[in-house]
Amino acid sequence: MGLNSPELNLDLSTFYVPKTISEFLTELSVIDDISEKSLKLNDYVHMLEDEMRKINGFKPQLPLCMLLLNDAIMRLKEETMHYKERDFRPVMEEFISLKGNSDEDGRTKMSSDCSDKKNWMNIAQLWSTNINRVTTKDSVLDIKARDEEENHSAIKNSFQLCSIGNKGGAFVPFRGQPSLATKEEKVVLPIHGPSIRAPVAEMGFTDLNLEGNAKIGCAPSLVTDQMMSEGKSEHQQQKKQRRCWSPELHGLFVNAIQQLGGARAIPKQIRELMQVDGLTNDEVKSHLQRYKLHIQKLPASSAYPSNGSWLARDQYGNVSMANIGHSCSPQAGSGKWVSITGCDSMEEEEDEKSESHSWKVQLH
DNA sequence: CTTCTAATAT
DNA sequence: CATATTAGAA
Repeated sequence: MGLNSPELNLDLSTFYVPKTISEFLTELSVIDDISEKSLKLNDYVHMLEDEMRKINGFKPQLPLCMLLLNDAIMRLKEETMHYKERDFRPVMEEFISLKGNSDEDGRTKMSSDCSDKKNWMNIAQLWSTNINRVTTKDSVLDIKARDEEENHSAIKNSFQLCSIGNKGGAFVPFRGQPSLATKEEKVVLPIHGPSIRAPVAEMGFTDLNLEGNAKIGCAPSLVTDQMMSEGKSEHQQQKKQRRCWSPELHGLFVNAIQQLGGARAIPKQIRELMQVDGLTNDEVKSHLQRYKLHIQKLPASSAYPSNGSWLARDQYGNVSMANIGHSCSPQAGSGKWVSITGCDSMEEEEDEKSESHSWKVQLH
């Protein structure tokens, strides 16, 4: 379903100064023209969604922000739907593409039951904004997309919103901690055959499970039986599946690095902080290596004092926030690494051209 | 063929 | 854990 295009539509100089939702609604209520109402609503929602995308990479640090934004968006969309109901549909029908039973029977009871669902779906779009590199070449991938009607309230330090994007977590952690395997982890483990190591299944999209553990990985290439039964014996598949460092994953990584005080962070700590399950120390280590190489390669224009510490060796937590703010300014320097999800320049992730983009957002 | 990146070896 | 080397893909 078409993710609403950012702002190529209705950019007619309606340039909002940020208002609170209440103010906005009040203001909206004095407008007579339905289509104008819708227009403004639409615009506002877009702004919110845009905002959401910006902080998308920082979910772990800003769970409440996500929550608030979500809430606002939901609310406004409901509002929009109300207009839509009691009126011929305005200009924008591309806007909300509710699937299914919206037009027919949902009319009256929409606000209660149905809208919830739709809202959830809208959110789901936002959360998994991208990278569905469905590299399911041979993927068997029997995932059961169990949509959770029960929204568990936050467990641990989690942000339960993240569970929404759940497209089914068929992910076999390399050395999954048993404690993590909740009821949701419905994984088909094709352990036929003698001695093959645990098949590595990874997914092509970000998936955050209920614990708030981000499960971010790569294409699902379930090792099927043909692998061993056919000519090639049990050697050969020794090499591990390549971990794909998606922008989200990298975002988490960078965040962790920052919270740990920069490049000298220890891989183990990074991994723990990222809370990505299935991620191994080695992978983090390797990635860190590349990271270090890159940051020393590009001096980052030394916008900051002394040894080009593109990272304020600051206290925990606030670093990322500060960098978010900064990352949106076109200026170079420290923002380079953080801006992978940050800047307004990035509309939404393209399909596939984003392989290495995050490392050199600018320059070149 | 070169470069880039993740895996693996030291 | 850090660094070096190797393997694979673009």
